[in-house]
Amino acid sequence: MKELTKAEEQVMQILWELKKANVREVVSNFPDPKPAYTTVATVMNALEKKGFADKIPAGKSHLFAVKISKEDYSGFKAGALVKNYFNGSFSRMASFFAKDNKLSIQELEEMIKIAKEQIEKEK
Amino acid sequence: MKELTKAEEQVMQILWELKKANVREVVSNFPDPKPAYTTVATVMNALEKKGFADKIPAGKSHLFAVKISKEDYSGFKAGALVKNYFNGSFSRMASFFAKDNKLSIQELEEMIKIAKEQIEKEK
DNA sequence: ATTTATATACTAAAAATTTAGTAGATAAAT
DNA sequence: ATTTATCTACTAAATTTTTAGTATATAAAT
Repeated sequence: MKELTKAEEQVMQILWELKKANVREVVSNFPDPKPAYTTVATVMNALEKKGFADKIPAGKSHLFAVKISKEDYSGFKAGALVKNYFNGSFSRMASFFAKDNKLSIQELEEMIKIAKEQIEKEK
Repeated sequence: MKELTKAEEQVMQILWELKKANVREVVSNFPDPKPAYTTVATVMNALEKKGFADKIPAGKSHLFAVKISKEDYSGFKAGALVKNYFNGSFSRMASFFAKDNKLSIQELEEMIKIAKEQIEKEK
């Protein structure tokens, strides 16, 4: 899987929301100041080339449909982060977050539940 | 805190290891093919300008000393990842990792321990 | 003292990324 | 049918990032 540049990532965040969209729709979902239509079009064509979206002719324009899900890319990014910044250990990251009250009690309890369920499943 | 570019990040990973180093030492810690000395020097000067390292005259050269710790930058990066890819919820990321056996039993148990300790601490 | 090695500052070319314009095609409106 | 609006393909300028060369200074070695 390729990396997204910053501009591509911004567009993908919108496309992940919309699932399918043409250039105009993506532009209108940008916060102000919105980039030029052609700017977004260029980025979206790059996304197709990189395999992040399919470009489907639809009427007089094209629809771009998400091809690599946000979940897949999230996993890719999170994996790289853990590898490069937490010695490849997720629990090391967890402990980092736990410190300094970065996590609420609710989140911590949720984490315990998730971990327990997973251990059960793997038995 | 500023973002590191890819080249800057590579150098910082080495500098975080060495804590203090001159250009030559950083170059020699690069995997082959090693970049040119002057390339690394340029990046390291940029790191000083961005506040990631202090540049200290030492003998006939300079020592660059880590100024922003790997831990601080890790937190910055991890925070951004959670915000942009896991709806700002760490437990959502945890659950993501837990799925598909991305975590070992050992890591899961470690996570439970960390969470329990933290809950205790916050009481 | 002259040569050799090492380091830096400065500069700049090369590559990647970002942004958007122009020309031309197609459809919609009058 | 002509004007108007919309969309795309192609191109390219602007910016950022990456890479490294050249000139110069300083120290070490002979």
